Amino acid sequence: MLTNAPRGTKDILPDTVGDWLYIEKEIRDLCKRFGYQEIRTPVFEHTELFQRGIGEGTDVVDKEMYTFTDRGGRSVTLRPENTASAVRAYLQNKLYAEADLVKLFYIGSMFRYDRPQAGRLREFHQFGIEALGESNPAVDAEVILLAIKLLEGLGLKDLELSINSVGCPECRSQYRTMLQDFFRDKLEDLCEDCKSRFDRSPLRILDCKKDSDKPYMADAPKITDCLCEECSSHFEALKQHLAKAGVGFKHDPRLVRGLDYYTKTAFEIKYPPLGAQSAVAGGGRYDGLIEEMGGNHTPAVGFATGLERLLLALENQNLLPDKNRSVDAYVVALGEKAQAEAFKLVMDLRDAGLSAAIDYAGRSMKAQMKQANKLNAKYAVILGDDEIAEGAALIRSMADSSQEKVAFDAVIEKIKG
RNA sequence: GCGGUCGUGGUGAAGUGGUUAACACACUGGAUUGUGGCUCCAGCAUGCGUGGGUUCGAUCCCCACCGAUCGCCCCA
Repeated sequence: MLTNAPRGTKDILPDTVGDWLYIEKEIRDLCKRFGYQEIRTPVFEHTELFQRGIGEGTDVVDKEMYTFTDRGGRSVTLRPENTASAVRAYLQNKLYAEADLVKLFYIGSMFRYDRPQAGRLREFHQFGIEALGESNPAVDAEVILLAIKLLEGLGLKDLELSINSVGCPECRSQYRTMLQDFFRDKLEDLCEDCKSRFDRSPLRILDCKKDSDKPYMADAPKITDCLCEECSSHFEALKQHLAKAGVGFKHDPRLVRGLDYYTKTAFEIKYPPLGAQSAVAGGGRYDGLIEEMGGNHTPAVGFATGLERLLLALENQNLLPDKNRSVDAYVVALGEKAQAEAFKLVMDLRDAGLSAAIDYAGRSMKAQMKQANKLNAKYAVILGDDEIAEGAALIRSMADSSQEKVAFDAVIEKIKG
């Protein structure tokens, strides 16, 4: 249908653009304070970037990407997330040469072919940050804190921060086998989804909603019991930093991220009232990604937040700014001569930095006054033949209905004051 | 990708197998001379997501498609 945007896309209309500008401004202010710099990467990349970066076998890569062949025969993909692109840009532009720790943020459209529902669109917007080049768990804490500060700074309450460690490749693969050993003889008892998870992503069996209350689940090995010395102390240090910063969090040993690149720290911030799509922000450490993409071994952490979900949450708690539009002056013209004069006055007002509106439909005075009222005009400037003859205009204060006659060249001053 | 619910004007919505599709808000115009916000009056869907089918006749029944929504999945 010609008059319908593609499924899963949405127009951001004039009456909500203000909300977007508002949160984008909060984001930029916050990032500035934390020392994160904005980066803008292409909306599409070589398909391989995401296959390698996010990982084949993940849902995002296997069934959610917008991939197509361009006219030059290249396979390209609309970015489903921004971390892989940021890392690519970091390597390509040798940003690592500028500092040991490079801190970036981005705001932009991402694309995932998924079944749309509230809080889940095919084109959606994310804000995210990436801190590249440092393994200190304090950076993990900084990243998490920035996420929390953003959400709390916007006034959100009732957020739930969950953290976990998914280990490094060594301890995770050990854990994987332990889990598979544990579930192997219970496989028949698990739901269909979990049977397919067994090979693909056994960690996910743990947070399956259907199987999670099975009696033996409590006995399943926990990743945090299997972490190697380094991963384990990293996780402990993170928890200490968070505690010291006074942030409430919950250790959820079942928290797993769906993108392959995560190592050690994984976290998620939920706003439960959002229902099925309640994860407002999520992220973690990805110490292996940069190497995987051909760079030197470079530890990194980041997170992303879904702006549509954020907006939903803010709306839910009534935290969006009021949109009280108003104009400084509405110029009411009566008759043709007056209209020419009024048009010029409107332009002069605008040149003077004021907002001014006028009727172009030749409507009655009453109708024009109604418009002035509807537009929330501070003043109505009335111009008729009488006024023009006197070289003056009537200026009516819409709030208190007081009215005075002012000479043409004093109109702008009067409205400014 | 799977399952459930839903789809009436700009918005919120009522409604019925059969002549004029309630109501409210919004919008537009008017209520004697050039003045808004209150009140009153009038106008505003040949159309009930789209396309088929059943029927003498369908907005109301059936099917498909599209879309929204909820849950699953996934994730932000």
